[in-house]
Amino acid sequence: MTSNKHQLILDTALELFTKRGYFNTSVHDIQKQANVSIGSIYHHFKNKEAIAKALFDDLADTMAKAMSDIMVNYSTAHDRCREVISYIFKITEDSPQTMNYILYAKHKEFLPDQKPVCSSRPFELMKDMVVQGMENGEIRQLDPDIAATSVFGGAIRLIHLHLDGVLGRELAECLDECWQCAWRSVSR
Amino acid sequence: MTSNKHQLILDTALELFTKRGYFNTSVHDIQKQANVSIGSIYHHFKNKEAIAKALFDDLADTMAKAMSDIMVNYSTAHDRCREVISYIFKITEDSPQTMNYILYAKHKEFLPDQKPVCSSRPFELMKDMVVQGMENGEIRQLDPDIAATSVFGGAIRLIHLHLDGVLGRELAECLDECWQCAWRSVSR
DNA sequence: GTCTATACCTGGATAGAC
DNA sequence: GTCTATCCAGGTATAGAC
Repeated sequence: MTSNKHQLILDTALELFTKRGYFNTSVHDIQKQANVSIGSIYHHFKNKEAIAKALFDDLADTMAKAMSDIMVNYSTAHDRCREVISYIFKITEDSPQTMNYILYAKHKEFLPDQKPVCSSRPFELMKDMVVQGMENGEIRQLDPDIAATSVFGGAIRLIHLHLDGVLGRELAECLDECWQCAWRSVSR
Repeated sequence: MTSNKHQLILDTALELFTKRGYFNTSVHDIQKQANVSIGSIYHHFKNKEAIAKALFDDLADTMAKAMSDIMVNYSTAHDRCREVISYIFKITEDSPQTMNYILYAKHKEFLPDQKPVCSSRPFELMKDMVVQGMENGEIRQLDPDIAATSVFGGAIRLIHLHLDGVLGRELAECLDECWQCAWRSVSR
């Protein structure tokens, strides 16, 4: 089965990239940890950079999909944004590596042609939710970037603390209080 | 003059580290750009990592000093926190490399023994300001981490956008609106 | 498609003259 | 204290057998 190996390599790469960083992970490390040969890796991926890119695209797609679903399943900015924070907290605890890689990695340094994360699909969608909230009167009239960073900045910062291991509590416990602050900052 | 070279090397390293990243910068690159010999670099610093460490300590000290000054010169949490945001916005525009290196770099990857940035002195002081604000009644009773991330999370996120070049406006223009959101999120 | 062996080179670090 | 020349490890990527 070809796609098994493909996925195995990606999973292993994600683990090592987030644990040690892209530059501290050699292709040999991936090979050893995945019990795959170097030749096999280079058969599936053009080079090391291509692994990182495939990984990024995969995870960004997954997140963008989740954001779209939230758009569809909830109708107010209030409910949508709260659900987004709930969702990213959940991913962070369930699969810290995913969040670490998508949110925390300095992709510019190893994916030169990558647009910055904050202008990638999922983050664009998050901003859209806020802008729509301004249009329908739920949210004050503010600069869109300022409104979006006010709503999500605190939560993202908490995620950073969590990923750095300096947050005493579980993220899930923080959801309510964090959300109340976020919403208070922009709601009418 | 010995300390001139020392500082020249640090300045050059900061420029290259923030522009291309630590791992994409070779000691040869620093040497070339600074018009200094390799031998000279290794005379002043034990190794490449030591350059990065000296840089981090320098910048963290400068920032911690600024935070202390703010603590002394302002007496309310409201004024202190606002001044902190004003200050970090200003640094970011005057010397983006400084902010980039202190706030954005993944130090763990090249300074293994470094405590995470968010638990470094300057960030501890920022949290202290918020906690004191809770004690004297300016700020609601909240979990300290949540309160601190709510106050500063939006601003830090805006700085990220700015450093990534995706923020349309100048940071200085955003200060008032950003601060109003931040304060609204936690004030009584 | 998967493996092993290896070529090739970059880059960190040292030696030793001045 | 500063320089040039050089060493050497480790890492990316390829060749070619199976």
